[in-house]
Order: sequence, then C-alpha cells, then structure tokens
Amino acid sequence: MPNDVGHEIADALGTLLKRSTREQIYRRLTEGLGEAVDEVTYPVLSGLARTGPRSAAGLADEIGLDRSGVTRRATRLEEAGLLRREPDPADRRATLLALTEAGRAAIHTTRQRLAAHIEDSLASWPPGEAQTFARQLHRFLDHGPFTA
Amino acid sequence: MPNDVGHEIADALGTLLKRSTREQIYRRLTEGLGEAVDEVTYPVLSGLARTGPRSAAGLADEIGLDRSGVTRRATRLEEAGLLRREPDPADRRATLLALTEAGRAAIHTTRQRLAAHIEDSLASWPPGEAQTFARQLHRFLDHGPFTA
DNA sequence: GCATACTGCGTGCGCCGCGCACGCTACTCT
DNA sequence: AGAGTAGCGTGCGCGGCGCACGCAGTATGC
Repeated sequence: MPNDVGHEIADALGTLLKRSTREQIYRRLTEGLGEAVDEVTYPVLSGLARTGPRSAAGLADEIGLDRSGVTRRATRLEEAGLLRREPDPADRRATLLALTEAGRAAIHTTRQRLAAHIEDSLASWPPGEAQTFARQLHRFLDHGPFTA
Repeated sequence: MPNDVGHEIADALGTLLKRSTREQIYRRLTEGLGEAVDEVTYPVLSGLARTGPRSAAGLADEIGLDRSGVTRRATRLEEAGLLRREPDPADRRATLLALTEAGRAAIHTTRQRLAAHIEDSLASWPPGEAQTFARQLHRFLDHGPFTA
C-alpha cells in the first residue's frame, strides 16, 4: 500500500524532531564559538544573516517568537559582541539589530560546518543522486505541510 | 561548486529546526486528543508504541532525556488515561510503562495524520520519485551526521 | 497646533520543563 | 546476613518563554 511512503518519511523526520538530536547538532555547530552562541540564540543570528539589519518585531515574526524573547537573545548576543543595536534613522523609537563582523563570522562558521557534515554523509552517494535529493528535499519542505 | 548541495540541504533542514515550525506540527497532530498529548509527552507515547512496555530508564535513554522527565511525563499521561504503570513481574522495584488502549489509539491517530500530511504534499510527485525520495531521506538521516 | 490614539521597545512576573541530587525500596553478590 | 548497586519518584534551582505593563516616539483628527 502506498501509505508506507508517508510513514517512512514520518519515521525519518521523527529523528530531527527529537530534542537530544537537535541539541547535539547545535552543540557541534557552535563548538568553540563562545557561550553566547547556542540553540537559543542561533535563530537570531541566522535570521539577521538572511535579511540584513532589521527590527526586533520583524525578526520575531520570522522566527515565530515573542518580541521579548528576541530582545533578550539580542542582549546576550550584544554583550558577546556578535550583534549591535543601531538606531533606525527613519524612526527614532525603533532600533535595528545588525550583526557585527564577529557575528557574521560566527554564522558563517556554523553554516560551513553544517554543510560539511551533510556532505560527509553524502560522500558515498552518486553525485547526481545527491543533487536531486537536495532539490527534492527543498521542494518537499518548502511546499510541504510544514511551512503553512 | 559542489558545496552548494550541503548548503541547500542545510537551509531546508533549518525549517524543521525552527521552534515555531515544530510547535505547529505537533499542534496539528495532537488536535482534539486532550490536553495531555503535546510536544512534550509525544515522545513517550511514540517510544512506547515502538518498543512495547518498558522501564522508564530505557525509555529515557532512547528519547535522550533524564529519567525524572520521563517520570513526570508518564504521570501526566497516566492521569489522562493514556498510559498505565504495571509492576515488573521479574523485578518488584521496577515499574513498566505501558500504553492503554486509549494511548495506542492516540499515537495511531497522530501517526496517521502525519503520514496523511506528508502524502498530501507528495501527491503531485511522480510515484516512483516519491518512493526513492523516502528511501533516500531514510538513508540520509539514519547513516548521516544526525544519529551519532 | 495640540490632544489622543497608536507603534516599537524593554522589563517584571509567573509558568513550565529540565537536570541534578537525594531518599527509599528491592535486588545481587560474597 | 550485610554491603553495594539498580530502579524509581520528588524537591530544588535554573533558564526560556509569553503576557502585560510602562516609556518614548509617531501618526491622526479636529
């Protein structure tokens, strides 16, 4: 029965939903980058790297968090020198969150590490197969049941 | 450059690592199943469904959690009638955690829902492509950098 | 032009889940 | 039989989160 495909994918994705798995991933990715970079603050760095400097409210919407959480995480990153608050020239009540050079380096390092881990596990695959798999995974997660 | 494959997969997986995404997934899966079934208690149900009745310590190892957490989650599920504690006949200090009929029904419902969501998003794919994708995903996550 | 409503940010508060450490019961081994 | 160990449950402190409030700055209506 074709229902097996759904269950097989569900089982596979269950691995990623496990708390301990995610913790280990983040631990490896952020190793040696200082105390401030961890599973909690990573989405802030990642979101800023994607879109450039922006307000706390906009970032909160993107990462699905309350603005207070963004404020606290930003404070931690600011104290560690990875993030800088600069006043919005167009609106004096707003403060833009921007990565410092160290912050850009940190997110770059983590992204490189994750990509390297992934490519290691794909090393034994036929190259064409790996690329089609990457495209399919991207399509599945973007237009799938996990984005709406 | 082949490095793009790693980054593309990394970006795709980032979606699943987002807190809000996981919350929405669990919210959909456990809708209408009672207050006791949520993101926190789900791994207990899932683990028991996979392996049958077992001790709290073994379950804690599997889901990567402290035994105290398993105890508390099991208590919540027990009060909701989804889980039953039965004494281990071979060891009177041990208590086996076992799903009740309602617990089995709950985990079955969530699994069916998740599989249905996944298959909906795969409906437009060529059938062979979906199956090979499922196999590749399974292989990637099991023998990949996320299991060790 | 001024009063009022609104927006954006930071902070205090309470809640909840977690890991750690302790106590208790039961088993094991010599 | 006694010492050490394994299994479980609970009290405690920590940390992240959402909510609600206060403050500063902006927009609107008259």
